[in-house]
Amino acid sequence: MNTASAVEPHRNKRGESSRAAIFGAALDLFQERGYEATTMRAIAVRAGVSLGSSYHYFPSKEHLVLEFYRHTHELHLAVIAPLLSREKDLAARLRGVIRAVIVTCEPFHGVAGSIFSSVANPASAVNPFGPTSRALRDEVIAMYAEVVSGSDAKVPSDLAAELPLLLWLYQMGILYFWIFDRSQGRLRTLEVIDQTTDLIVRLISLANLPVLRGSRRRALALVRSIAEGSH
Amino acid sequence: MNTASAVEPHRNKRGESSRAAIFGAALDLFQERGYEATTMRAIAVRAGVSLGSSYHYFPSKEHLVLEFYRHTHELHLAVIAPLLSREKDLAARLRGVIRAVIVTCEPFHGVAGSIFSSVANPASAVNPFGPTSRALRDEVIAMYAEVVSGSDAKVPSDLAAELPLLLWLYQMGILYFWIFDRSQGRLRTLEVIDQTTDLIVRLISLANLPVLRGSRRRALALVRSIAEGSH
DNA sequence: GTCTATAACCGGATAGAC
DNA sequence: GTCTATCCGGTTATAGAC
Repeated sequence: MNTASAVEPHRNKRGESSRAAIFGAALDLFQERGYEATTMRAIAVRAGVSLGSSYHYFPSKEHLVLEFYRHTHELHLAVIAPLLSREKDLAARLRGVIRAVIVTCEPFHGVAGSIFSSVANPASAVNPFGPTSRALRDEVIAMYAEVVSGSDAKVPSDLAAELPLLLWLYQMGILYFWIFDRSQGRLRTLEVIDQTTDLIVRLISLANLPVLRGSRRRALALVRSIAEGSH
Repeated sequence: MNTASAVEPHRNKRGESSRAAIFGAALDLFQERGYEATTMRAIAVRAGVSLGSSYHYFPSKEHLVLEFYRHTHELHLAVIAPLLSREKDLAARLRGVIRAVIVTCEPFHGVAGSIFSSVANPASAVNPFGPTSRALRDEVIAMYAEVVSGSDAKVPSDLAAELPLLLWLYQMGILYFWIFDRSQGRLRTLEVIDQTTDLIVRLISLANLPVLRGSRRRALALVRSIAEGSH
C-alpha cells in the first residue's frame, strides 16, 4: 500500500508529519487555485515549512502529483468496494467504477487539465506509462481485472487477459473527456460513460461471433505485443 | 493556406523576415536540443533579434508550436499528394497517409514528447481541441475525408460522416505511440500502423452486418453528440 | 544520516522606453 | 517593431540544526 515510503525519505516521526503537512497544503491549494497557479513557495508557507524542506520530501512539483494519484486511488477503492462485492452484472460494475472515478476526482476538476498535460510528457518523472508510476498503474489494472473476474460475464480467455489493460486506457480516455466537460453536474461525461460502458460490454459479448473472431485475435495479439514491449 | 497571418502580426516586409528568422531558428534548435532545452533567449540570439522581438511575433513559446504544426502539415500534404491521386484501395491510402505522418515528423521525434504534452493541456493556447487550432484541425480532418472519399471502399453514410474525425483521433493515438517508440527505424510504430489500418478497414466493412448495426448506430450517435458539443 | 532553511540560478513572460 | 530591464516561479546548492 505505502509504495511512496520506498522512494521518498520520511522514516522519522518528524518527517512523517512534515511530509503530510506539505501534501495536505498542496491538495488544498490545488483545489483553491489550480495546479499552475499554486507555487511551491505558497505550499511551503501554508505547510509551515521552508521551500527547501518541501523539496526534501517531494523532489519536484510533479511528485506531488504522483502522491495525488495514490490519494485519489485509495479514495476510489473505498468508494467502489460495496459495489464490487454486491453487483455481478459487468455493465453495472464497469459503469459504477468509472462513475466513481469521476466523482472522486470532481473536486479537482479545475486542476486536472494541467496535471494531465504535465504527466502526459514522456519525459515526466510521473508519466502514467513510465517506471515510477508502475506500481500504482499495476494496482489500477488489477482493480479492473477484478471488475471483470468478479462479474458473471463470459469473456473469451484471450480477451480476458488484455481487458484490464484496455479498461485502464479507456478510463484515461474518459478522464480526458471529463477534463473538457463544462456541463452542469458533469452530465455529459456521465452520459458518455453510460453509453460507452454499454457498448463495451456488448462488444465483448459479440467478440465470439465467427465473423469477428479473426479481427479479435489480431487486435489482441497487437495489444499484447505493445504491452510487452513497453516498460 | 496562410491562416497564421490572420492571427499573428507581420504585415510588413520587415516583419515577415524577422518572423521567418525566428521560426527558422526555433525549428533548428528544437531539432538540435529538444523543445524544453531550447530557450526563448537562444532562439532570439540565433535569429539575430532580441528576446522582446520574439515575443512580438510569437506571444508564447507554444505559439511556435502552432506554426510548427502548420509547417509539418504542409510537408505532409505534399508527400501524400501522389499517393492520394494514384491509389484507390482504402487500406493502402490510410496506411500510406499515416506512415507519411510519422516519416514527416521523424526529425522531431526527440522533441515531440514535450510538444505533445504541452499542448495536451486544455488551458494551452494551442490545444488541438481548442479554438486556436481549429482552422488547422479542420484541414487535417478534411484531408482524412478525402482519404476515404477518394477510395473505392463502400462506407455506410452515417459512418462516413464521422469517419474523418475518428481517423484524426486515430492519428493522434499513433503519434503518441510513436513518441514512446525507441525501436530501430521506428519499426514498431510502422508495424502498429500496418496492423491497425488493416483492422480499421476490416471493421468498416463489417459495420453493415446486422449484428453490428445497432452498436454502430449508437456509437456514431455518441460520436456526433460529442463532436457537436465541443467547440 | 535526517531534517530545515536561506540564497541563488535559470528561463518563460511582461513593461515600457525608444 | 525593436530593445533593455525586470518579474516570477520551479529548481538547485549549500550550510547549518537535530
